[in-house]
Amino acid sequence: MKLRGAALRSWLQAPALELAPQLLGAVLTTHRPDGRVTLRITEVEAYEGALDPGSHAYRGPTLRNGVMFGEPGHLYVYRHLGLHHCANLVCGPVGRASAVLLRAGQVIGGADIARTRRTGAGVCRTDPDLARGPARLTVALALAAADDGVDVCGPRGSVTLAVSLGSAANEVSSGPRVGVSGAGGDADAFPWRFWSSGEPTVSAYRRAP
DNA sequence: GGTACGATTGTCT
DNA sequence: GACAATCGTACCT
Repeated sequence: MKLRGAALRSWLQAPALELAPQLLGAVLTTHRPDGRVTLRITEVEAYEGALDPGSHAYRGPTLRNGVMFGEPGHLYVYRHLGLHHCANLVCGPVGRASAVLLRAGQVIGGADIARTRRTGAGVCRTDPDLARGPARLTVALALAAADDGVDVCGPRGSVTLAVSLGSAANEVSSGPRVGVSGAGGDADAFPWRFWSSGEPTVSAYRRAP
């Protein structure tokens, strides 16, 4: 059973923690002037809004995180350290600010285009590395600040998501989230990172400083 | 109006 | 394994 459009948005009303493992294997496509890139999601993290000390939404709505408090099915894209971008899929009911961070994926379409987008950046240009890590994923898909709030459930949007229920991932592993510090510094208390077991595209674990 | 800091990555030792 | 890059946001005065 494949979910897209309105059916997908309805499905995304569930909390992030529940949806995160089911999003493994989902297919995300971006349409850009330089071409179309498609990837299969292999690693995610759940963030539970106001209930979650590690979430950007923990302290309530602000100018930056406003999208997370809105309708599910939109992307929350933010800039990190002035250098990189990270992308989240907003889920849960409106106002809950529940979201799933897209940490890694396997490029299954337009790999040559994704590779081109990485020219000049780093030494890792083998295919599994194209979208290994949240910032690399946004580079491969050409997601940037302008995509903050974009709707992935639209019929003809520039970014589209398709979830195949049941055929997601063969085996799902879970563990503490990467780099989450602050009040939620105890990462082990929130083992809300999920990845497809055995995937070479999953990012390396780094504990928060 | 000023300052501290971050859901990361690439490079250097 | 350690650290610099780099800028918008959040929080304080």
